[in-house]
Amino acid sequence: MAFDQIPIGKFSLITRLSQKALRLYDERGLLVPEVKDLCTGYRYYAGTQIARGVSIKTLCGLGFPLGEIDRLLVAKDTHDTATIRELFSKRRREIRSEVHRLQHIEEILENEDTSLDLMYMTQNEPLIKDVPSQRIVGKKGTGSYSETISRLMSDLCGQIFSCENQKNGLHVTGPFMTLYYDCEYREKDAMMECAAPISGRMVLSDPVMDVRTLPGGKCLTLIHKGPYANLHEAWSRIGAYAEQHNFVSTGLHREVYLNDPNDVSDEELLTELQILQIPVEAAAPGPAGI
Amino acid sequence: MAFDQIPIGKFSLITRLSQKALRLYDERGLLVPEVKDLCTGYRYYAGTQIARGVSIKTLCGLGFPLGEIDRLLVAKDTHDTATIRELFSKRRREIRSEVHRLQHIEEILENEDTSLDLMYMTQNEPLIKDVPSQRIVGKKGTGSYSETISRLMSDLCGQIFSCENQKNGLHVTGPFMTLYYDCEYREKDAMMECAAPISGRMVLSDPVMDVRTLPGGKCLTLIHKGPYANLHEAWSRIGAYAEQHNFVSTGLHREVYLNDPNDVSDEELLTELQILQIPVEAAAPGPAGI
DNA sequence: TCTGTACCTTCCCCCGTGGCAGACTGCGAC
DNA sequence: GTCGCAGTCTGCCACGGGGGAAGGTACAGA
Repeated sequence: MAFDQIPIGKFSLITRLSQKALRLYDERGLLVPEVKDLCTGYRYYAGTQIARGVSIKTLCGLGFPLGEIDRLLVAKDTHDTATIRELFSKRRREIRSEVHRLQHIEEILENEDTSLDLMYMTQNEPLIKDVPSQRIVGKKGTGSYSETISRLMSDLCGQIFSCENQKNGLHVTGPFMTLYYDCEYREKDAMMECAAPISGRMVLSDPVMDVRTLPGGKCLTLIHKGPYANLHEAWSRIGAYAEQHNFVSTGLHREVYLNDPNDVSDEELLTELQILQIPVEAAAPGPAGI
Repeated sequence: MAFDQIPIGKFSLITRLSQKALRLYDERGLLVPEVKDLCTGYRYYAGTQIARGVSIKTLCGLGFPLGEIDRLLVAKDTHDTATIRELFSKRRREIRSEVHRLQHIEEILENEDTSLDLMYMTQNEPLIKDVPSQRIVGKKGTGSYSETISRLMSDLCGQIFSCENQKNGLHVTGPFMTLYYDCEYREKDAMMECAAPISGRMVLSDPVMDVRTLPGGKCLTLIHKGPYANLHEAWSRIGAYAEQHNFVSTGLHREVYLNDPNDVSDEELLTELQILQIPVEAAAPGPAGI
């Protein structure tokens, strides 16, 4: 009795909701003042609206978005406990995943802020992304890794940068890469292909080389920073990640050399590792990365 | 060599930064493409910018805001490890406090989603806020709590709603409240005052009653939902909180009755508890509440 | 030359808060 | 009655870190 027609300032103090928020809730229909003076525009709340205001404040504090608060209050009024339970457990799941995410970050920071590695050694999280198909020129070969790659790359460059091809306006449109065709590691006799994405017409004098369109697709990727000699560490990291996340691989692996050993020091080399996923929709849910 | 002039789409795929983000970073000066075609507006990045892009992506993933990422990259280039350390530990502190906040929320949700109390029993966090000064009419009395309050409230209402005062346009402008003057709990002979904020001129026929302006100030507040009989639980909660947070109390306590026992059931009663803080600036830092 | 596509800018949206400006209203006090 | 202040109104911009759409231009492969 008696105590009604509460103006916004008093109502704000009682419910601890800011005036700004109250005006927003009015606009959104979440908490509409009982009376709105048409002449002055003043909002007047009823004493019975305090409880709703306090509930909104509480649920806000728990991190529910406005839309869900509305649903929760409706569910409360209709005693629809199923919806309430559902939204609560949804919120709990969100919070748990957020906590995990933050704790993961903290772990990284914890390890790194003593050695400051992070700033100098790019520590990248494996991530699933789409790789586009691209037109490439490639040359296959067999042998031990480093020797074969050196040989193939050299042949490839010779062909691409030949006078004839340069005259024809051939362009390299992306970083060089190596494609691996073996599922497991082989000390020797591994089969690989060095390739470069190109645009323009290419003249080939090497019968082992060919120009074709490399199909794209979803793949698990990781960027490694540092000498090529350390790439095996990155491969084992991405492999472990793939296993943990039930990533279904096609067995096709690629190394994409993002910068050039002639330009930067070994420590600054960037290499992207890619493991192609079997192109089936129902395979693995994509992890969000950090 | 050769692989430069990377358009935004390719650069986006390499660095895993969205095109949207890259355009934003260009605008903010965080990562400006080496070449921007003045005619077409096309952005072309250099191969050497990939490392910076990847660093930005990594730091973004760690939750640094763009401004700090800029500072971090500058610090990295100038080998200013002090700044890097500082920003890293700052970020760690932020993460820890955020994790605590979320875990606190999770605790609440965990307790409540089994009983669903939360939706029906307003569970409010103690909070420091400013209470404005207000003009009140009050009547003091001594005795045991509930009896004295009933008596004083009845007298107060009688006086306020007397014919004469109603004719004069006296209005109650806020909820009724009880002010406590004892520092500790007293079974009997406690001294208290029931009061109501009013506007307008008031005629008093009761010599013990008086109209005055009640000073405001910072105070620790908690909203209790439920029967008045359970108020002691809320008082002990707010008391424990005050102790934990080194809250310096003046010894003045108030109960503000936000709704009316005649309007709602006992279970729906809302009462705000207030403990006034000693008006010294350097007392306690205000807790943020949830 | 034609046809996708990649790329450009501009605008509005999210969510809740804060600030500012300019105009009006309510109320206590004289 | 009337002065002055505090309260309230509307409206606009800004924050962060983008997402999405619209409508238009440029580039690549055939």
